[in-house]
Amino acid sequence: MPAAARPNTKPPVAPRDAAPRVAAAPAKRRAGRPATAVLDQAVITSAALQLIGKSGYDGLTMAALARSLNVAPSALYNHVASKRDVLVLVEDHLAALVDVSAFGAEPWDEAVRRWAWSYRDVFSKHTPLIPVIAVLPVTDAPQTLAMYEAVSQGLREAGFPEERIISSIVALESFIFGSAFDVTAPADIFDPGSMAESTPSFTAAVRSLAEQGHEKPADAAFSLGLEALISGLGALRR
Amino acid sequence: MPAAARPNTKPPVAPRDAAPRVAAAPAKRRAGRPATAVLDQAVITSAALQLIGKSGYDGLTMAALARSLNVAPSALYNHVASKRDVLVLVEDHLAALVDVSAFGAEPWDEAVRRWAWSYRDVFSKHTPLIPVIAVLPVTDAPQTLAMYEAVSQGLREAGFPEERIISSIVALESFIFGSAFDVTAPADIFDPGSMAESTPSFTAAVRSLAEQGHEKPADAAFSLGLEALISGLGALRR
DNA sequence: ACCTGAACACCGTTCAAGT
DNA sequence: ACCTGAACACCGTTCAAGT
Repeated sequence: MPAAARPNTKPPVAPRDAAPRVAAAPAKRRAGRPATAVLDQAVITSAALQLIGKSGYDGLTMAALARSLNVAPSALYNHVASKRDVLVLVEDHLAALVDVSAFGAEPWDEAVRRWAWSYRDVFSKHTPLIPVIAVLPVTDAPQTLAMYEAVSQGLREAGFPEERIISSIVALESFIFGSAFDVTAPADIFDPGSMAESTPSFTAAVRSLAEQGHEKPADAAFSLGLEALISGLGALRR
Repeated sequence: MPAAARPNTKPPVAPRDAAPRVAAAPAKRRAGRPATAVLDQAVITSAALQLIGKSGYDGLTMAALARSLNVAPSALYNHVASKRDVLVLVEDHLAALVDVSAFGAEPWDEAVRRWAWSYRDVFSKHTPLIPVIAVLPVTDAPQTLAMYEAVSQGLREAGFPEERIISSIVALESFIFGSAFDVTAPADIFDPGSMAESTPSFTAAVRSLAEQGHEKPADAAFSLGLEALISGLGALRR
């Protein structure tokens, strides 16, 4: 009689495969539908977020995601249609973290400022999502849509003409997305190296910024552009 | 005696493998260094550009690139260290197409306008390059650096304070990169669908833009944001 | 120096089989 | 409905061998 078939005997020392448990048990699941589902979109989203935090977007593969959830890769496809779907789930989760609380509570320009900084900071750690968000229908991302609603309402109450609200948001968002990439640039990205002599204006400008800038360059550019946008959009408000 | 081994017999109708030549001959090259090199970076760049034009960035694989050049994939690695290197070559080629001719010939704001529209238009067809450019040291991209030099010089002559030139360029460029993604968005990206009732402000704004906007939405947003940036940056000029 | 060809260690995704 | 396991059609990259 094989050991696995012994009825109700508790093994005194080792589990039934007699292999020493060096770490967390593999906890093999046999084929077939489990009694209660082990996966859903929320569980997949949080595992993806954890994986990204640990291994970055290069480490976010369907195989690694499945491993971290202790399932076969193919099991994921019962809950998402593609890897892109996973990215959409993560994106919408992050959208909920963006701070829109100042809309309706502060003057519109201050509300835009807080929203924009928060939006940039959240997505600068998730730039691989930007190409996805930029073309993502809002219907597929409810939290993202909720963010747009808050901003739209804020701009309307501030007196922005109705037909310019969406364009203003898109313009701000485009600036924010581009700036999120800029945050990840290496510090010496503008070092002209051996080409310095053939690019005197650029080289002098880089040197000047480095000499007296105490802010991070990405923050200085974001602040400058955001204030320019806010004042430019504000001037066109009525 | 097998047909393939017949010595020096010219087959009267078909080539020696007896297969009909339906298209261009495969033109097999045998192993070993060829008499004159078949590849260099310029040839690789132009093949990549042609491939992207025909099959998009999904079609740009090292295998497909090699096939279009009639070499083995591994041959590419004698001229580039990685696929990313190919993308950098393409990026720098495109940077030379961006129009900076108005700097020094037109008022600074008009020069920035032409540069920005041109820059956006070129890269809106090449958005997969944006994550690469955004973090690319300028030393690795001479044409890109030449573009920055032209813009820097234009802004200096316009009276921009030295230490704000780089930040201004970065702010404009961030807006341009984000806007390039926006060009590729589907027309109905903002259709709230079944969520329309829970997002009244946003829905009304989308409707209002659709009703009276004759411009493409991406162009309206780009124009609005660019004019806001130009006037905002101009106000801070001195 | 600069090719070919074989191999490596992966990918995302599909699908039959199982419960 | 929701798992497993095997398989498919790819990837980018490395490296010995050849000239």
